[in-house]
Amino acid sequence: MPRTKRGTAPSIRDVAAVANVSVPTMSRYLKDPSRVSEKKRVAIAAAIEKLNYRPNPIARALALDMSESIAVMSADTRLYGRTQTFYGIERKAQEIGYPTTIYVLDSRGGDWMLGSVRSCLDRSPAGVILIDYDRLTDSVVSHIPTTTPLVIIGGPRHEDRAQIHLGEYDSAYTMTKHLLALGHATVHYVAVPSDVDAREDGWRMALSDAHVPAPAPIATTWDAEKAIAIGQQLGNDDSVTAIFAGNDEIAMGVMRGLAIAGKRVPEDVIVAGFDDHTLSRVWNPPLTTIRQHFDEAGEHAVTMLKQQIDDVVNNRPRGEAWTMFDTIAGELVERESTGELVRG
Amino acid sequence: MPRTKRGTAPSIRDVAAVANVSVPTMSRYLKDPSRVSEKKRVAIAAAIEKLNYRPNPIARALALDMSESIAVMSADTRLYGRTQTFYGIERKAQEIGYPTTIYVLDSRGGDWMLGSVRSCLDRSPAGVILIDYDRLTDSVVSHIPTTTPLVIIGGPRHEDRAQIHLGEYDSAYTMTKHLLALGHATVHYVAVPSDVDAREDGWRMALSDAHVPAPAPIATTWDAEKAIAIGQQLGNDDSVTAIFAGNDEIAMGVMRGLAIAGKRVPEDVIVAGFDDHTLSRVWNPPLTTIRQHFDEAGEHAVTMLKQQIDDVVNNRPRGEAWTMFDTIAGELVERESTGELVRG
DNA sequence: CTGAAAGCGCTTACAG
DNA sequence: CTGAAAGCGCTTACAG
Repeated sequence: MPRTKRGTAPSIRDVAAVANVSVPTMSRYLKDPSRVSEKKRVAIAAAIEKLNYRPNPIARALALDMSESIAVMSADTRLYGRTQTFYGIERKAQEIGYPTTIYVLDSRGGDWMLGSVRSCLDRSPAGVILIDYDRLTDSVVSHIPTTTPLVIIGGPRHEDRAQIHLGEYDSAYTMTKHLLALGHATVHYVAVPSDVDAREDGWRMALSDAHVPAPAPIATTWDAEKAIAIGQQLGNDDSVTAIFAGNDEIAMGVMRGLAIAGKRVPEDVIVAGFDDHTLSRVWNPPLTTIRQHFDEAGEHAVTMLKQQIDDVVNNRPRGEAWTMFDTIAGELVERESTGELVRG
Repeated sequence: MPRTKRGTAPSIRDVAAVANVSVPTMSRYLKDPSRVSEKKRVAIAAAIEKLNYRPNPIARALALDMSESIAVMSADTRLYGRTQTFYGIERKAQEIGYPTTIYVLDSRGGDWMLGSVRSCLDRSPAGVILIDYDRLTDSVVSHIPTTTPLVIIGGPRHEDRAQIHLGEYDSAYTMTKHLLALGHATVHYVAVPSDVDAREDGWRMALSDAHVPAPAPIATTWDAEKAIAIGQQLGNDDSVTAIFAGNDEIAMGVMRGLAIAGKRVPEDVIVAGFDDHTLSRVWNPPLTTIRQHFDEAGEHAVTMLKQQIDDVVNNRPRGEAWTMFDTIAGELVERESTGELVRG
């Protein structure tokens, strides 16, 4: 005799028995009630209500080879942009009934990362969202079959995939132009760690367009504390009057360093950041920055993904939702850290 | 004829065929190789290698009524403590091979929350970790069967469950004592939004023990910007010389408000926070606070949960791992925001 | 519209 | 130690 385990939850068979229909009819009803006669429809509805039946997602996933959940791949989830993006994804995903599973792609090496990707794919998620603020894409995207719904947020363009673009190049260009227009000879850039930094590129192009020589960008890490030393160093150089940091946390570190060096912001040096971190408007002085709509990007990614998922569910071929390229642009937010320059 | 779909991935049957063993033998090998004869063991290993076989977690989950994943329930994941805790969980969970699925318990009402909990339970996670920094516990814990592995982080004690305690009461007590010892007549408290706030209780007890009357605590929200107005207000009251904020972000808002009101920190007013936010050491001036080991708490929760999961897997009854109560205490970190008071 | 049958890829008693 | 059988709870052609 087989197991008699049976959890306490009613199965589709139990409901079918109560409603006096076959299991396949139950299944059809679950997928689309209109595929069942009115009479059975009410009987089934009553039985479901009576037994408080909820379909077993795991059994469904096995039969369909597709689980009703969204996988999110991202590096370190503690960084501001990722946290916000993940929040947007989460909220929207939950709204459409998909739980969100996270796979952290960390730097323990490519093999380890590939292991995460495989572990993810083995679980047949309905779709995958890749947060690529670190340019991890190339080592990951190729391992995701083109038949799996996928939306990439950020990163270099993949022509055959759906992707969301944050317009960082344009924003950085705009910011740099803005800082120059405030009357500064040049703008120094403190770079976030990334192989390909669109922010840096935008800064460079703006300087170039203004015929201003670009000072060497200063490299730092994601750790804001590291930026304090950079701020001090820049503060000791009186020729430095405008600093553009790759993100707000770095800008904050730089401002702290400037304070230690005895420089006032914005009187002696102006500082701008990028992202519009929650604390930027609370900083002393409040930080001029580029507002990035991370949560919106996350929500939009889910919407795009859902269209692809629907294609799969309805056996349609890859439609245009699979290669869309949408931009969710940032915008300049001016605050006191770039208040008018007061010269000696 | 049935479907001929069959994904490209090899199934246990394919491997069994290649290795010339039965499917059940394969299954036994997968669970514990020692249950299979040496000869078959090598044949199976070779076949697995050859076909690059990886067991289907969904099929396994259906058969076992338990999926190899950990569910995390939390309110707004963007708040600092939760992000950090989630990171610790994630990292440790991935280390032991369990992906992490998040279920956000938001404030869209109890019914909605209950829906999330049910949706979670329907997917039979191996275990659940509940981050209860908001005192959501009571409305959720009772819906999680005592047979489901569960670890609660924070929140009021549930005697029959495993739980991790952050020692906030003690930390707040210590901090308040410390601030008083710096020579202040009293300490004002700006409260985080929570029905039951151990931090507030610790502050109150410290004042009481020092025979100092407690000023009315000032309520605020999670939004640091709101705290700016509070800071201004406190700054306009010259009798206020020491402020203890319920978390660092609020402390930062308060400091900004004090600056607007023309008060210097720490010369005129000292300020302390709670959590040791990443940016606290970068703030100008750096913030005295209580360092909370959120990531460690998250990792520890996974370790505790794993023990319970092992009990379930091995058909053991609820052991002591199911009702453990461990503390991961915070510690005072002194920085410049509470530097010695200079009286005019 | 509807039911009997077969299948998704695993696991677990049951007999050897 | 090992294989044949039955089952986990769904879905999908296939015939009515």
